[in-house]
Amino acid sequence: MDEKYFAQKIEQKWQKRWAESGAFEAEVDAARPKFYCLEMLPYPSGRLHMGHVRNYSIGDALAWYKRLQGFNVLHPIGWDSFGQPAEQAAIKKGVNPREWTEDNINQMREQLQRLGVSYDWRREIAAHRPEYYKFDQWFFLKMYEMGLAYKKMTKVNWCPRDQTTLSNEQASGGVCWRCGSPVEKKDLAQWFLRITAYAEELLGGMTEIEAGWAERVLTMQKNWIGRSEGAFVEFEVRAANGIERVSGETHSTENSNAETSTAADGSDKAAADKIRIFTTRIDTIYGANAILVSAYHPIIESNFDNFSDEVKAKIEEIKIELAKPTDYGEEVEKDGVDTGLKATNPFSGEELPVWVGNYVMIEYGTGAVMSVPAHDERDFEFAKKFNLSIKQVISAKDAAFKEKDETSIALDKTSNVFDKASNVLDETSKTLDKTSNIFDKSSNVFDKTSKGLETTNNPSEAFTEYGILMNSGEWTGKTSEDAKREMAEYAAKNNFGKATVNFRLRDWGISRQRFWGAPIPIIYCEHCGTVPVAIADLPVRLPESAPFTGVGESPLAKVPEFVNTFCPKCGAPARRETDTMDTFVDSSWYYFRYADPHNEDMPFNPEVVAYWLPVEQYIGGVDHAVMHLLYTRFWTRAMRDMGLVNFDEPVRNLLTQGMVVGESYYSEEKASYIPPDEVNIERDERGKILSAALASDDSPVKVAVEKMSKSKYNGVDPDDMVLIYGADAVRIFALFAAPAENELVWQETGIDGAVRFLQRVYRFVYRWREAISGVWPNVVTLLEESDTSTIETTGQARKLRQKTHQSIKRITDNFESYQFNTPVAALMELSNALGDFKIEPEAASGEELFAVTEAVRNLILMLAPYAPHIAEELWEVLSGSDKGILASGARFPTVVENLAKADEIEIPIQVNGKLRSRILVAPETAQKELEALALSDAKIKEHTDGKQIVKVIVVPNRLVNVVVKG
RNA sequence: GCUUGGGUGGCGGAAUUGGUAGACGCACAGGACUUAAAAUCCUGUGUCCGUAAGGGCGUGCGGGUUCGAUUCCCGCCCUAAGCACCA
Repeated sequence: MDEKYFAQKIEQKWQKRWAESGAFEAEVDAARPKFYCLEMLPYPSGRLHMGHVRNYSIGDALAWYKRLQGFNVLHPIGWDSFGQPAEQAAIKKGVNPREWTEDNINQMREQLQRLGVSYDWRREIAAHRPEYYKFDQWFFLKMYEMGLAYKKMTKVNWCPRDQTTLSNEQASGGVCWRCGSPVEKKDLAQWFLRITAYAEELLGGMTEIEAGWAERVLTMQKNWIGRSEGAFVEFEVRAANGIERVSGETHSTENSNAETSTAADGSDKAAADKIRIFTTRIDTIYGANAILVSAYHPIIESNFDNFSDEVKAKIEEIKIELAKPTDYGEEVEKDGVDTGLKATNPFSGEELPVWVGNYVMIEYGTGAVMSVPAHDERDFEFAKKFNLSIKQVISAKDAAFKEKDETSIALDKTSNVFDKASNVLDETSKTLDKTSNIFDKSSNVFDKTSKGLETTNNPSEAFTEYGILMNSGEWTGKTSEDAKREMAEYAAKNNFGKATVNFRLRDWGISRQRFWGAPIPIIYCEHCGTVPVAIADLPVRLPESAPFTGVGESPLAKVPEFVNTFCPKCGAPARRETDTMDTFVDSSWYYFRYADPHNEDMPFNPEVVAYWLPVEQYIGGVDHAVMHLLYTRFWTRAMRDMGLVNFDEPVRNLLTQGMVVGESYYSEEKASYIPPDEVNIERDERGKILSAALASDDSPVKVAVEKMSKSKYNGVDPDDMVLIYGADAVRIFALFAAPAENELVWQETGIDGAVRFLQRVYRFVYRWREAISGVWPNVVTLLEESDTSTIETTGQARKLRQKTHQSIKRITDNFESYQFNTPVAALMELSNALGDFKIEPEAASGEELFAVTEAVRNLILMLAPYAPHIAEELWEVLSGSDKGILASGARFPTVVENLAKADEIEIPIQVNGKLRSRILVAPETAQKELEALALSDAKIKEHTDGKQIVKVIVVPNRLVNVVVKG
């Protein structure tokens, strides 16, 4: 043991030893409880960034903790190695994507190993390797068989000049990111996975995991799935005078979500004689003044030739405007055109004009809506703009509340009364709260209702609440709720509509016209049509290389050896599908593969997965809250339906870590970010920034805290940090500086604190090493095998033991509730307590040496999840064993409750809720005694003198509050 | 606009879920050691008044409930993230 702490030396030593001994390798062991600790797999960009370090530090702390608790811990890592950057590198630099990717993986693996994360490296996987993507294809074929994978026409962003599809990001601003040509929408056949078939289940399954997932993630998923209950209604269409109507096939009235979306997006030649709309407010249908359809609605396409030139031009204009992406927050002005077509309201028999509306989305519902301006804000705006009629059909719920003002005030008072009541009655408070909420809500409704009542022929705004139907034929007088139900039933009975549930969720388009992905295993034969590749023929391998121009269709289409094949059915020459799969496919099931990573016949052995899965703890960024985490929940259900797994929810607990951010400096004058060493910062004596200016010309600079990035000069390279401070210090800082969910501000001075802490621990152990190692075997035996709470200790030895056991309690509690920052504080406190132990090792009495040894041993064990290298090293120094903490079978310490208890506790005494004095008493001092002590306290007497003591509140072991009057 | 978080010292953050607000760390100030610096150690550090003892104020703002509120209730303000004309 060196006198000084050299992080590099210790860390390399233990990384080597762990690897040699297979310390973190786990196998199925039915006799032990298992724990699956999973971190999101990284994209192999080549360099680790701080976000990774944070992610893996959290995961590793948990893995270590659980291992020390005796769990059989699965802690794997792999590479999300398919995707755009490799292909970009190929296009730009002409490198081979495979080599580029493998190089990056090698670099990053080394960086991870330098961090000393406790992975079972035998289980490493990489999505781009045939032995992995073979099973992407395997799953695709299974889903194809089950009807979960299908191909359909869809609109994509298309650059007419480069002849290529563009992602939404690449079509930003409505122009191609490469050549600047205006982007077109093009129909292209794409492969989809039918995630919508599980929409209801994905929503319902949330109750199973809500305890373990952050609420915001579940809410985001809920919104994304976007379930809404309503009805569809069909309107018969006929041509206006002088326009010939073109009829298509009759639209099926059988409703399924997939069906509606198919009809809406134009893949079927949909009916031209009926328009199907979706509404959540069928009760307002008598107020419809028009039918609005999307510019892409099939009825527009099939009748287009018969429209007047003016209408045609307007529709084209709307399409162009729609193609332009809009910024968040930007409100697009309502626009539209009357097509001249007419539709009949099946309820009222009224004839309504059919308009194209720019705010009707082809992607949602049926691509057509009924416009009810009196009761929908958007329709209201539209009607105002084009001077369309506005007819009110819903009125206030209860005419008795017409005199709104008094009523709602009265109700507000009532709700306040209820609030008071709820506070008084703890038990019933919940029920009462609800009641008061209802009152609050109703008072709101009444407020709005008043506006509804004023409404006549020319309302000033839309009334969107529920109410009582008016001007609605036989339905007049019914409540909205009743009318919704009954009108949907009526529509169903008469075959022009039905109650239905609509989802915002779309099927998952997985086709990518790219090279660096898993080829979709499909063959097109002139005679047999679309033919799946036989499972025995998997994998469909990517060719070594392809012409990477970044222009035109998929590079795979330009590789004849890949494209040309033979039909598996009839043997005739055929062509392969040249689309590859979305990389989210790889990440939807990778952590199942970790359980059985080398299986050649199956994605995994279901029995092995039944042992390791589900994942106990998943850790990653919130940015995956919807896409990845929704896809993988879908994938699990699909696997369940394949008979591979027997559960629905793959992840029990999800921790979404915050971003790592750094201070950045922006000069408005230069309109650019400035590197830190070119900025002068003036701080006040406390360190608060007073001003920041450019070093060169003294012009002002804006200081901000933003996500780390190279262009902002506010990033740090974790590898450099590890080199300078050591992996243990970097990891401690990453965990200590902020709660895992929060943003983490990276501050170089902060990491100094972590280093200082480790050095203090190291120095202490160095000073005491001889004394402790002399008694180590005896003390450890004692601690492990007998009840040490009976050992009498006094003075500072007793105090230290108390601190030790309080720390164990706190740290264990914190780990169990997934708090990773507060245990570090507790470890520091324990280390400070050791520092306060003012005695030389040689002079220590038996009980003092015992107390110190106990404290140091437990400190090392509890430090291991944060700083495993130094923990191992110190353990070795003191125990004399070179096997390390884990190999020697060490366990996380357990608290001895009566040692954690203080001999004396401080009880605050308040007068009227203000702290006035404190007394020291034995724990569990009786209530009466506490009261007497408090009242006789000199300081308290000062404050109560000449006043009437109304009552004394005594909370044993907590506080005393004396209430006085006058 | 909707949804969900969050607002505590100069900063990151603690606070057993109604019971001593500011643990721990950073930064800063003073001191010790040193020829000097670094490192280390000690002391102080919410704010205002006061030499001090002590006292006033203080967890975004305004109310409320309570002996007692950072914590519960009502109403605002600010802020972050996600979604966004979803019919």
